[in-house]
Amino acid sequence: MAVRVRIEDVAEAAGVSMKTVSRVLNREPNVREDTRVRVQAAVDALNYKPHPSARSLAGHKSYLVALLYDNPSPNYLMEVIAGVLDACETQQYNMMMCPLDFGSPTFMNAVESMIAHSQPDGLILTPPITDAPALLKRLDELELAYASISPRKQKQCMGVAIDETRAAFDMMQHLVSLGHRRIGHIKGHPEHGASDWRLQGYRDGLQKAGIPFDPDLVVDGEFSFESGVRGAEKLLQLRERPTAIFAANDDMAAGVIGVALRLGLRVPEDVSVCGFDNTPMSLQIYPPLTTVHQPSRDMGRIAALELLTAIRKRDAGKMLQIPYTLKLRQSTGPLG
Amino acid sequence: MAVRVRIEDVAEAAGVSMKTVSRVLNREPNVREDTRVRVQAAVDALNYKPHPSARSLAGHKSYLVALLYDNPSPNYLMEVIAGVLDACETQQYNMMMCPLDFGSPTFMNAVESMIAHSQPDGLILTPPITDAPALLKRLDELELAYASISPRKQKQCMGVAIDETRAAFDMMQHLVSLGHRRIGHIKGHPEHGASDWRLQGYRDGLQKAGIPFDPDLVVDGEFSFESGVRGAEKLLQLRERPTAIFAANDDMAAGVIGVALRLGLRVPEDVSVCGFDNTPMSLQIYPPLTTVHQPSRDMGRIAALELLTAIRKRDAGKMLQIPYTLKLRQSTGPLG
DNA sequence: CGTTGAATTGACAGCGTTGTCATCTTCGCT
DNA sequence: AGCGAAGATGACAACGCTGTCAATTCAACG
Repeated sequence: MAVRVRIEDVAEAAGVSMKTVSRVLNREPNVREDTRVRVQAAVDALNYKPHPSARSLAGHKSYLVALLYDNPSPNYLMEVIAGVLDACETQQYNMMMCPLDFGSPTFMNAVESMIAHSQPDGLILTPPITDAPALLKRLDELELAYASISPRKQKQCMGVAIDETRAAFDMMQHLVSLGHRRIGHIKGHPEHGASDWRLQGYRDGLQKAGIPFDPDLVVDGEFSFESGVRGAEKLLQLRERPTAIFAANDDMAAGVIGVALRLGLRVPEDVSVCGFDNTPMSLQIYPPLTTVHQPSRDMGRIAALELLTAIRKRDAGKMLQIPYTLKLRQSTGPLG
Repeated sequence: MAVRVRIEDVAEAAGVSMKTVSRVLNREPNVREDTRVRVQAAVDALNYKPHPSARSLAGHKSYLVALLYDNPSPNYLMEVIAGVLDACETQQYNMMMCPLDFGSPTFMNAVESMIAHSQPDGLILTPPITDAPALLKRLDELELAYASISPRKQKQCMGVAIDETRAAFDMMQHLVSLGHRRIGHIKGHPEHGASDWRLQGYRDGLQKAGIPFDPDLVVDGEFSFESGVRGAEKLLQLRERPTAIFAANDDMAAGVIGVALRLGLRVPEDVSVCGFDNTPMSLQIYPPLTTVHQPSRDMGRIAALELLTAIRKRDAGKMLQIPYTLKLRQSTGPLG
């Protein structure tokens, strides 16, 4: 392994001091344009990379953001991760993964210990960890910046979200436009804000169409395939069967389709089914699932970008809302 | 945020020098037992955590392992990640994620740049990156330790694998035992060793059952759902249709089931379908998929453990083989 | 052309740990 | 007791970078 190129070598090559190279590298102000160019050229020529530990030690920063998660969906997480890594790369930051057990009594201990050990400069929170009051309080105490993805209380923090209520409402409009009036809903995990928002969109959709809300048509779920199966078993065996079922996510919708097929029902001729999230699986089941595309990768990227900017500028950052897309596929249709 | 406890504080509390504390922390030899106990007590009392960057800077180690991947399966990756994180935690190591584009002409540049920037103490390679000759050669040059998960050439490196050929063979035995004689196979991505091993198991199974190999019954695939769809379309439209299809992974098997249903075939009454990997999806489609459980999380953990041990002891490490399990479910059965 | 304040640059001391090497103990043996 | 070797401990200089603050250059103005 070749000897490491140090900032000193770059400084010499560019004919400036180490400190000036440091300034260029960290995009600090008060460097003349021609100096900046000259230094950058030397950096490129020598293919210099600052030593992360040295930077961190001297600069009292870790150049680390921690991604906290307790989310059963690998698809969702890998998308978020890809987005966060994207953003980190551009800013010479690193990401560390922090799998956590949200419900556990040792949750806060695990977080404290992670923070003490790794000293991240900021955190990215994913649902449902976005909504742990004890955590948020502690982070404020520590003055540790964090960005939340789809948190419940969006007024109060920086991060990114989509308008889930409106997306669910749009989905309902779609079902109504196909002629459905008896529409069932399987709720998501009660700890996730998404469950409430999607339910709200469902109710808004009913109201807009002048359909009275029927509590029998709304059943509990928890975002898992199995809970979708259970929900579908309840809904599809009602005396007066719904003609469409809006599951609060794709995994549950897949469960619904499985049950429907098992009961000898055709999808969508006998019952329309739709989900939410646009997971890869939604295209891999038969029939392909009508769903809402949630741009998770972009959300990861944007959350990380917001966070890094906030860290650098030491400001508060804002909550961004980005667009979703309805994916109308073959699992919904008029009654056949 | 409280002031950081430093090694100096611990040294003072224990009445020894910083260096001695350092020795205790790093389990170095030549410390008297009573000193070790006293120092450890001080460490615990002060809840001291060494500063990772300082350690890294002074010790010329990064305490980082890099996980290299270019694998389209989020499930697989998240499992491996969970295992690797498990192992790292016990050894005060960190993991960094390195998404890579295996086919790209800039592949090696990306790796070089990652290594130069992050200076990991070791790498964990996942398929198909396990089989990039240029990479392996370079790592040897750099004397950088790496552990491979399911690499092609298992004699020559440290890591972990399952006996995929035998697992595929077992699956064939299962199909044969159900009475199938016309069994199709959809191959995996040609860059993955798994594709070859699973095909070999398929052929071994045929041979064992005395069934001649029919090239028409083996079609190309690339581990994606869509390629499974294409493969199934070819196989299920042969004049003489196979009664069972063994897809080289679950995603493709899901594609096969989708096509079968679309063609009005019943699974498993008209055609049995099985896959490989035991992804969560294999339980979420209808009917539930017969498959091989690959213990990815354990494989991640074991690979990381081997790697960390090798780094510490500066030795070569070995290739471990761990057991798989057949999951017999409803997508396979006798002809109905 | 000198003066002044702002913009730019540099010298140098840390940051918190470990490696090196010197020193001090301890122990076994004569 | 005296000696040598091995074991235990400590002093101190790195590690490669950034923060601080002083020094220098520059631009604008009277």
